[in-house]
Amino acid sequence: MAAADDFFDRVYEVVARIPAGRVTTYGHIAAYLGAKRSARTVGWAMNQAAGTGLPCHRVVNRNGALTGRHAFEGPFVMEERLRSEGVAFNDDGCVDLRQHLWVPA
DNA sequence: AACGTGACTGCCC
DNA sequence: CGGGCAGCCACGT
Repeated sequence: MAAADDFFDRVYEVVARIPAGRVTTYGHIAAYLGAKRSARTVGWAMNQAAGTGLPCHRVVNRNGALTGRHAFEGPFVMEERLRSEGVAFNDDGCVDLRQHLWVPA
């Protein structure tokens, strides 16, 4: 558990560092943590982080799709929140990664 | 301890 | 171009 908690803690730290108006992907977070195959686990961390005040709405899948929107108060809250921060969406309802993708350094 | 599930990703058909 | 399968990691039952 300790190892997992550490992983979760790192995920939270990275997500908390995402600047407003920017987004990152599960894969990038996982890769930054040294476990690029754990993108799924990152999503699990977000699920546990939902409601903790973490800007998890800035985390999208590698296609920029808001796959985790259903974890919010509503299926559209995530998108509205991102729009409020100045994030642009394409016709597919996905975040324009080319313009807003942020990678942990 | 084992099985099932999930906010992912990549490869194959 | 779209859908399906497999691999990975952690959690809940």
